[in-house]
Amino acid sequence: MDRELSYKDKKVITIGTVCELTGLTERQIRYYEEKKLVFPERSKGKIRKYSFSDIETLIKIASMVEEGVQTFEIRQKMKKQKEKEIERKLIQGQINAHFGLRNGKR
Amino acid sequence: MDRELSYKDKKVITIGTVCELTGLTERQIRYYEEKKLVFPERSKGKIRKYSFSDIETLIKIASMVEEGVQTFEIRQKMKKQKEKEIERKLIQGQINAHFGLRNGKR
DNA sequence: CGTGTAAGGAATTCTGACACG
DNA sequence: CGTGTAAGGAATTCTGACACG
Repeated sequence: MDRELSYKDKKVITIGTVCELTGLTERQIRYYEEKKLVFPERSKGKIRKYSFSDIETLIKIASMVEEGVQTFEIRQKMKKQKEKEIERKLIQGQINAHFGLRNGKR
Repeated sequence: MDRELSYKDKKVITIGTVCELTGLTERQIRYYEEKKLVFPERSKGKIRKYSFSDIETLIKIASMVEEGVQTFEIRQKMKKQKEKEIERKLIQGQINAHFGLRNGKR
């Protein structure tokens, strides 16, 4: 159904690698999780696993924090962002339904 | 130049996760490396890092081994496979050059 | 509020080797 | 040949806390 894109959202990267890719410290990354800005999965041993998507999110968060935006506000913005996304998909779904399409991807 | 595809080839996955995704044991994965079938990168501490692309390769290798194909033969096949790929890209490059295109991606 | 750090433990990974077949 | 395993060490990650501001 989505061969290529699945890579982007698969949670397979450990925190050390995320640090390298984002330039952030473990402390920062864990803190942003505490503030509900990122949601890594955990593998048996409680090890955090991130996706490439998470990494992009973290980079955005970091630049906002640098600009002085508080994590609380960032969380609000991300929530709104997500709501818009949902609505967009909903509408797209209705359009597709109208034209008898299944799986409106691509 | 290639935003999406870069994920597939980025070496960021540790061996434990590769085991989960492929169903192979660490022993098998390291052995296939010894036999020059996969080429993980190493992060500072000598930890192996694999890409999603490597994972796909490993799955193919595993099924061939199960069929009784020896790693030596698999290596040969992969080498031929790679040569064909190079030739294909070469030809494509010439075609693109002929039409004045830069970067024949997509 | 956001981040650094030392602390101690648990989980992960590594290498080289012996074993079986 | 391909893979399992026990062995000991090194690197990674985790949590909870104290600190600064």
